[in-house]
This record gives sequence, structure tokens and C-alpha cells, in this order.
Amino acid sequence: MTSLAEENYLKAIYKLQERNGDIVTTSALAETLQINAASVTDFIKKMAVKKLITYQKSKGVKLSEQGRQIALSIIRKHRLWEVWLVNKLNFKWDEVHDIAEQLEHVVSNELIEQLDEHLGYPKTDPHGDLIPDAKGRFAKSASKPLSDCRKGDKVKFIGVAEHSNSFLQYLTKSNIKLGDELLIELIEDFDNSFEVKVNRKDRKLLSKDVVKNLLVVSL
Amino acid sequence: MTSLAEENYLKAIYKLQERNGDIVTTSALAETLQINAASVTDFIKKMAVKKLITYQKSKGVKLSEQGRQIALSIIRKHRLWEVWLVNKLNFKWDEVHDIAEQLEHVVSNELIEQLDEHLGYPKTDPHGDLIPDAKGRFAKSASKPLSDCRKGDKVKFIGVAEHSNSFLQYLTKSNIKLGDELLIELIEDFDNSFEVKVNRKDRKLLSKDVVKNLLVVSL
DNA sequence: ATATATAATTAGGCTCACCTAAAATAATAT
DNA sequence: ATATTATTTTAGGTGAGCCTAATTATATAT
Repeated sequence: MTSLAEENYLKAIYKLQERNGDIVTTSALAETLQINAASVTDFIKKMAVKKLITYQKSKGVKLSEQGRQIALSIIRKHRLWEVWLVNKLNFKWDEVHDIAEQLEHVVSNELIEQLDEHLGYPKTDPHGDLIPDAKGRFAKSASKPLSDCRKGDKVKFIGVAEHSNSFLQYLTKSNIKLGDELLIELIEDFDNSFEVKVNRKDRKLLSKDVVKNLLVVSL
Repeated sequence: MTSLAEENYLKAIYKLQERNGDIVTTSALAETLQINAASVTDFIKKMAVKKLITYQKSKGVKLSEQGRQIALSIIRKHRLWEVWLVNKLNFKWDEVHDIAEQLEHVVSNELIEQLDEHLGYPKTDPHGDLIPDAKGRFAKSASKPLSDCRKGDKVKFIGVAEHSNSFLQYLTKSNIKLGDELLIELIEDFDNSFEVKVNRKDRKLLSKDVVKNLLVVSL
């Protein structure tokens, strides 16, 4: 049985591995988990004994295959619960994270498979993140940041690279939603801001910090 | 903030108070929580300091008003989740308890109120138990055990006094469901078993142990 | 009323998941 | 290459929630 703390460590390690490459440092873990580095050292030693991770002293940690599977199952649960909260309970996409953080630790395979069915086997969560299947597999998305696109490109907005409430609320306020079509009309040389046409209607000005966090696919 | 352990103690005390009268003994709590009596003594002293209960040394505990409210909110959550599991996720009434025991500890008022709405504000859970409202109030049901009825009585089966899987499964197997009409055709003197007609169709023989756990209202 | 049995409490300990402060190691700057 | 800085680990400690064994209090039987 894996404890709540272990699950949170595994999830954090998984996300840091995705983002910052292979090996995860003690301090990075301490920062994301908001836990003292000394405590992290302590804990990862125990996790290594349990073969949830591999640990090289003073270098950092990596998920074992077993650890990766557990991390993915938690991510699966988290994202399915988020879909439920938004699609069935009418929550907004910036309101679901904290609740899903609690729900993701509920243990029952039947529950999660029934939930998946109830939701119609969604492929993505409300932020466009892919939902792994029961075996921890998911298709790699071909998305890239809008900031990597060129003037004239026509793309579809399918995900966010930044999940903070302030960013999500900014998009809501700006009426930019997953699935919207974006046409790049101009890229301002000076500040790398983008002028885009949304759904062939509204013209919007998006700052550099915004465009790098919008994930899109070519149309 | 009340911890997981505190919530479980409060719920256990509430149920024991309902069942066995006002004051709850250390040993009764230890038994229901499957925790050593010495640990219970320890814990209830701390709960008394927090004013969740009143505690008289060597006599037992009672819920404070605050403790009662928390207990009721957990029971509310538990029962709403059970309704969800049965009505929306197709679980059977004997499969939901353990999952609801986990879900009941998720903290979010918005969540539980949205869930309530999503379910159409149910009054009872899948076992016929009443669901308290957000303020911890619920109507007192007029139900009584079938064993208190007489020959010739026509009643409706609306709840169970015993929630064990084996009992619930027995009822399922016997095709006896909440809402069924029961007509008492005969009460056997020797062993207090009942012969009843279910929904004006099937004649069923029910042992003493069964009839005392079927809760009914007169029709 | 006293002996016996049952229940509750006290005392001392344990594990988990955290902490701070100090020491050791690794990375960076001169 | 050495000094400085940053990171990681070690050592020792804490509170929550449990444990066993021993003691004290309460209930029951004679």
C-alpha cells in the first residue's frame, strides 16, 4: 500500500521529470512539495528502499517503473475527477484543482473505471491535459506553444502549459477557450506579443507570457 | 480543522449515541473503531480539550453541539456519495460503503452542495437512511422494524437496521427492495418467522433475524 | 460487604512524516 | 586551485495516532 505522502512524492517527481528532464533534485522536490529539503532526503531514502524510485546520493531521484505506474494512476484519477467536476458538477476549470487533489487519493479501481465510463471515456481533462488509460498509457500530443508559431499560422488552442488560477481566469475573462481557432495576424518584434484572430471573429492582443503558455496544434 | 481520525471518532460516537443511548463508553468506541481502548482514552481526552465532545473520566463521552454538527456533515457526505455511487455509477447497495468511507472525508462545501444538486436533492441513501441537510437537520422517519407489526398489516419496506453486506446481499438475492409492499400473512409462533406477500405477488418466508432488520411504515 | 470480573486509565514506547541546526558535499567564482 | 556559495545529508527532535503492560476504578456475584 502506498501512503498519501508517497503518492504526492511520486506525482511531484513525475511532473518534475516531465518538465526538467530525467533526474529530480532534492531541492526541486522540496520546493514543489513545500517540504524541508532534509525531510525530502529522509523520505526519498525510504522510497528507494521500497523500489518506488532510484536514488543516487547527492544527485537526485528517478521513478522506477513501478513508481511511474503509480504516478500515472494518480494523474489518471486526478484528471478524470476534474472532468467530472467540470462536466457533471458545473465547476469552472480554475476551481477544480484542489478538490481533485483530494479525490485522486481515493482507492478503488472499480470506482475509477466506472467514473471513466460515466464520463464517456474522455481523452483530456478540462485544461487539455491527456488522461492516461488504466494501464498508464496515453497518446503523445503534437501540441506546441503558440510562441513557436509564425505569422499567418492558423492553429487550434488545445491546452495550457501553465495551470495557475490567475492564468486560467485571464483566459476565461478574455473569452479564449479550448478548441478555439487562432489565426496569427501579427507578431510584434519589440515585445514578442501576438495579435491573433479568435474563431474568425475577435481580434486579441496576447503578451509573450500568454502565448508561451497556450498550447496549440496546426490546422 | 478536524483530522481524519477525529472525523472517524465523531461519526462513531454519533452512531453509538443513536443506538445505545446518550453516553458512549471507551470500550464501545474501541470496539467500533477497532482501536485499543488505551488509545481511545488518549484520543478522547484531546477531543474534549477541543470541545468536540464532553468527557467524564471513567464514564464515557457525549458529542458537543459542535461535534454533533461535524458528525452530521460527515454522515451527510457519506450518504450523498452513496447515492451517487448507486444512481450515477451503477454500484450495488452492498458495494458502496467502503468507497463512501473514503469520499466522505473530502473537504469542500461547494463540492457537496453541487453533488446534492446533481443528484436532485435526495432525501434518503440507497439503504433508506435519511440524509441530513446542509445544516445537519433531517426529518425523523416514522419507520419501525417489521418485527413490531402484526398479522394482516400492510406496510412499505423503506430501510434496513443492519447494513452488513451479507444482509444486503440476502435481500438482493431474495428480490426484496426498498419501496416494496409487504403484507403479513402469518407470524409463526414457534420461531417468530414471518410469512409475507411481497408486492401482491411472491410469498416469502422471513426469519426473526431478518424481520427485525427490515424497517417499514404502515400503508 | 467483600471478592471477583470487567472496564478505564496511566505509563512508557513505537512509527510516520515532518522540523531545525550543523556538517558534508558539490557547484561556481576568482 | 582555492575560496565562496549553494545544495544535500546527517543528527537529533516533535506531534499525531497508535501500541502493550501495569494500575486503578467500577460493576457484578456471592
